[in-house]
Amino acid sequence: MTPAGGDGARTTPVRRPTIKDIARRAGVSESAVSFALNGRPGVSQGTRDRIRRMAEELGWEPNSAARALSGERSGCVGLVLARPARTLGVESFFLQLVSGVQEVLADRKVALLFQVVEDIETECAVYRRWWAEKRVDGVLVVDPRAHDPRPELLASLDLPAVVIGAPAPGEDTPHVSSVWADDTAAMASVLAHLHELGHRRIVHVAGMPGLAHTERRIRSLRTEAARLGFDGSRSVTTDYSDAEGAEATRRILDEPDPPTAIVFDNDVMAVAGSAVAAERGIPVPGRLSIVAWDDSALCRVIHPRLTALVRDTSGFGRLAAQELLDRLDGGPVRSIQAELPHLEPRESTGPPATL
Amino acid sequence: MTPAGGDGARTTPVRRPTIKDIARRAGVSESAVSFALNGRPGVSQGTRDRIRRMAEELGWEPNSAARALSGERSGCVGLVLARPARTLGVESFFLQLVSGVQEVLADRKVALLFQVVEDIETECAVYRRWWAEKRVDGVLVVDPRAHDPRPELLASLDLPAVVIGAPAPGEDTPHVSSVWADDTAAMASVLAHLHELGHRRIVHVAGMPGLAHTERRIRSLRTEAARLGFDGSRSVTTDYSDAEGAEATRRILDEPDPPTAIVFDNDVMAVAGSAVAAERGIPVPGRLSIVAWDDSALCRVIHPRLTALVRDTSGFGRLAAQELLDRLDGGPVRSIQAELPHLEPRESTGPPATL
DNA sequence: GACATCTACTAAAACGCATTAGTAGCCTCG
DNA sequence: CGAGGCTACTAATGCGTTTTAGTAGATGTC
Repeated sequence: MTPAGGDGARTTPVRRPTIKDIARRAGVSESAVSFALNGRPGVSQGTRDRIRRMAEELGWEPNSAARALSGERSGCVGLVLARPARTLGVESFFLQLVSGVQEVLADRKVALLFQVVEDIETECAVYRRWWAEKRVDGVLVVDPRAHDPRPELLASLDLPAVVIGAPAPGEDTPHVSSVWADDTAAMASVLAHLHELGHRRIVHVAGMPGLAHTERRIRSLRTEAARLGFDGSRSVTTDYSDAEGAEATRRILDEPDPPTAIVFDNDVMAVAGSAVAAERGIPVPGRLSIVAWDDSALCRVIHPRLTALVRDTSGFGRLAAQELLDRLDGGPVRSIQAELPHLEPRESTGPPATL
Repeated sequence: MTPAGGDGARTTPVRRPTIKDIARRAGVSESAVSFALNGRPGVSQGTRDRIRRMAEELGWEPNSAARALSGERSGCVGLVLARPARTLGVESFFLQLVSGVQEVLADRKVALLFQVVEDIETECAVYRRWWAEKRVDGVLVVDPRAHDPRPELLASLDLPAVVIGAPAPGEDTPHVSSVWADDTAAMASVLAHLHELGHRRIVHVAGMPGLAHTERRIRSLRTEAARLGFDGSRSVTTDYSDAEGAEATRRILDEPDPPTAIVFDNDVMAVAGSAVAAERGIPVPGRLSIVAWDDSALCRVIHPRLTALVRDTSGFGRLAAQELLDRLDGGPVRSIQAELPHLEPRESTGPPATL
């Protein structure tokens, strides 16, 4: 089964079969093989089958370098994650996303080039290098920002891209597709849930300022809160880390007239926040209700279990990957809306204490 | 600064500068350029400098496909993560590891091909495909198992590999390097800590059976517990998920003579376990001490904060990446020991309740 | 001053594939 | 029966790089 029988390390290195080998064995020219294997016209069904069989038999796979050099495609797409090391790996979001992405890519034998860097400038440098080296055919962009240099850069490099989590593209970014979820509606459903329980004073512990969805959620909170008649609702921004989540929670609870509910922009901060409540002896949800934006094992594992906004993250990844492949096949730039996240009420939300 | 001025999407697509362009501009042959740019002899210092300057000026980067086709190297290494979707993204381990890996790779302009798959068979298939497509120069292997087919496969494919978290290579795997931490000593330090506090009955909630480090930890527990005079210590295996961690904890606490301390093999299960304790009203550490193997934000964020075995995961990644690069440069197969993890006592461990 | 030895280069081939431009052989049609 | 048009192929070229072989010209040697 293995190409090298037995001990392959010391014996002659295994040679990969090439199109030439197939051609020789099938008694045809190399071009015929190429045609046959790529479904191009120019070979009869009979020889096509024969060639296919030979290729199968030899375990042939196209040499990615040769194909990339000859054709236009490298068969790779890229994903770079710009996060300071400190805030890395605390969220389950990325691996889920990536796993969805891969499901789609693997089917088409497209590989994923992955890189984590410290900041967005380095991220841009990576794009430039990938472009110059002709390493990738397109990229997936995460953590879109309010004023984001990346779409423009990628457009100028002519590198197809799909922004994940971006709003519908404005007239400034007509070159990149996007896949996004309706944060406004999601925020509305969160607030409706809290309003229904009787809450009127809430605070939103948001993620990084500058990120597009942070700003959208903050805006949504404001308008929606106004509509429902909440008073004094507001957002504070953090870096998504447990540390800042806890710190924000402490400050909020120290205020003279603390809120009866807090909405956290990710699971990690929500957990950190509920730990702060526990350490102060504030009962959840008796005196404080907590909502996590984004579910994860975390939210279901701590006590009390956290009410969370659940979204199908790997589905999100699948959608984005599919759209990128479509773009690579010459499809139009699109803006795709993912399924609306739904609120899953658990034990951390309840009616506020009556004063 | 950007290769295409202004709106690059509709104008002529940007052409990447090639060696030929540099050659023309510098008035030399293409080979001279290649020599100059790769530090090979055969060009005078003067022209070498001139060529380098031109390349810089044009923003030239070697076309990865051409280089891969011509030379032997693709400039990529691979990492595949075989995890059932269910247990994905709950640990912070991987992103940390990958971030360390990249630090080293990026310096050498080596890209990382990343893939997540469902099981180890698919993982092997990925290796075969990567090999056949000549996509990667080497791979990093994670989650080594007791009877692992991968080292042999990779050796037979002549694909340099570094196993991360493996024991010192036995005589059966003389072809792959490995980077590992001393689990035995780590387990000893955990048990010493608990013993000192007065614990005599402990249970170890381990990870997946079949994983090399799971088996090693289980063995270490047994021998070390025997040495220290623990009675009835044992290990149970899980799939690393929060669900199984919680379930195992429940079963353990339901026993007639429950342990006074539990050691969990990852952070997620430890958190799940402490939630179970909380839901049953069992005080931690008053009635039950908890230790997490592997630290993360999680452990510091919940209440009480969990005593954890801290290791420098990204350092681990750096070590592994460096070793892989050394292998690619023709270095010998080595077995590298990483820094010993250290126990960080926090609030979740204390003296057991006196009966 | 003929010959070997450097140095600094150039020409050409190779890597594995896709693709374009042929080219036989056969069929059709007027 | 010869022009035109198919079908099923082959030959040749190019992609951008590395590498091997080769070649002028300068320098040294006896």
